[in-house]
Amino acid sequence: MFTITKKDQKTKARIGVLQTAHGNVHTPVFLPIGTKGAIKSIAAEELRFWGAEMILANTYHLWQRPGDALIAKAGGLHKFMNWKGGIFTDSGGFQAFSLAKLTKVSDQGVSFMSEIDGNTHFLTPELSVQIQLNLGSDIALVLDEFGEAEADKKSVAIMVLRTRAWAKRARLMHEKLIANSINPNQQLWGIVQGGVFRDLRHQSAEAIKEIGFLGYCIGGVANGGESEELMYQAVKFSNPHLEEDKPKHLLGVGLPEQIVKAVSLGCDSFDCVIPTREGRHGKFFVNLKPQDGEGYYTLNITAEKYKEDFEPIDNTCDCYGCQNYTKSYIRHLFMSEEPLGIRLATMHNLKFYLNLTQRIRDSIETGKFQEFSKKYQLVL
RNA sequence: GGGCAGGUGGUAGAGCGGUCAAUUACUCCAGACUGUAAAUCUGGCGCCUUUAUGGCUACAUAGGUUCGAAUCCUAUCCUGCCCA
Repeated sequence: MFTITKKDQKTKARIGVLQTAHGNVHTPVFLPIGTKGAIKSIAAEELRFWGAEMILANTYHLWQRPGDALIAKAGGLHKFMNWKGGIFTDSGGFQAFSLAKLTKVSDQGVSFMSEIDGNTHFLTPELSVQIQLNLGSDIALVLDEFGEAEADKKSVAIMVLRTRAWAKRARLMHEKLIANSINPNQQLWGIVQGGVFRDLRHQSAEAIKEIGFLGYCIGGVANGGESEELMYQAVKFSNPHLEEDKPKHLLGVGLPEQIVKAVSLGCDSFDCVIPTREGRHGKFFVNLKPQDGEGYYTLNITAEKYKEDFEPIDNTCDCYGCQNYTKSYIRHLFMSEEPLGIRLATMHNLKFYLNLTQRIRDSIETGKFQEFSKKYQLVL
């Protein structure tokens, strides 16, 4: 199900193939986010065309609307949205945190007070599994819980215990229902929590490993506020306690240089809203020219200095926007709120991320990853 | 020619004696965004400076009243409507 095809000699980086019922996924890989069953502003076929192999969708949102029963009726999320690649579904655990004002967590599960209709909905580890089976995703996650980056140790410890208990319950439910589901090849992955605390990460990783999953996520590292170093620490505290040959996904990460660094620490897959959300907000990621070093910079297309800049965002980029339009024109699209601007930015940034993971894979293949990772940086 | 209503910062449009460098919206400028309640949010937007319960210049123009005027008075210019 996951085959490591090459390990880097100097770091924990590796390249591998994750086999799913919807094609092979080459790792390290970046998963564009399609929370509600759509990558905002672009079609599934377009994304596939640009080379994405797996996307992430959200259990909570799809459960709320249009409902997992309807998606099951449609033949599963792949068919529903016409996405031919892999689908990774978040369990709804992130919403327990990000919608904290609207949620109440107990050992039994999470109750959500919907801001749309005011109703209260109760999500349990078992229900999350059922929903994800109805969605027919290729990789499903156990419901987990985490809190603020600054959360005190005591409360993090409680969340670690709860996440473990929920993982166990999710695992049992998944075993029970998988055979008769839309996607009998769906994998259920566990999640390591534990905040920034070495012993709690250790404890959580051991507990999740003991329950046994085909892959693991490192969670609770990208909720804003924490320092980058603490994020890497969380990975370093977790990964050594998990089987080396199983895939590891770093949830919610991140910036390009963070992904490069996390790969060197043994992470295989990533998902993040940054390329799509920031694209919608007018920020473009641009690779440095080879003569300027290894790395990238960002530009805000609405900046006045691009008003009369008739060059592409990046004339070495093979994305649709860079092939066809100038900064001046794209700035105009943003200034006049033409949806095309958002589409071009989303495509460009996703292509940037896909190209980045391609470069990471290539450099591991050719034994040059460490050199690459040491140089790779954001240039301001 | 006569009557009436108006002229406020990039725009629209509040304010109608002090708390006004002037509500608000838009435009514009800058920034943020990490398992997407996010095509969103925040800040700035007269000039200067030692960035401050600081200085200066400003609400059509010119005078005047007043301790004090975007706000009141007079004249002038301009705009719209109505009557000749």
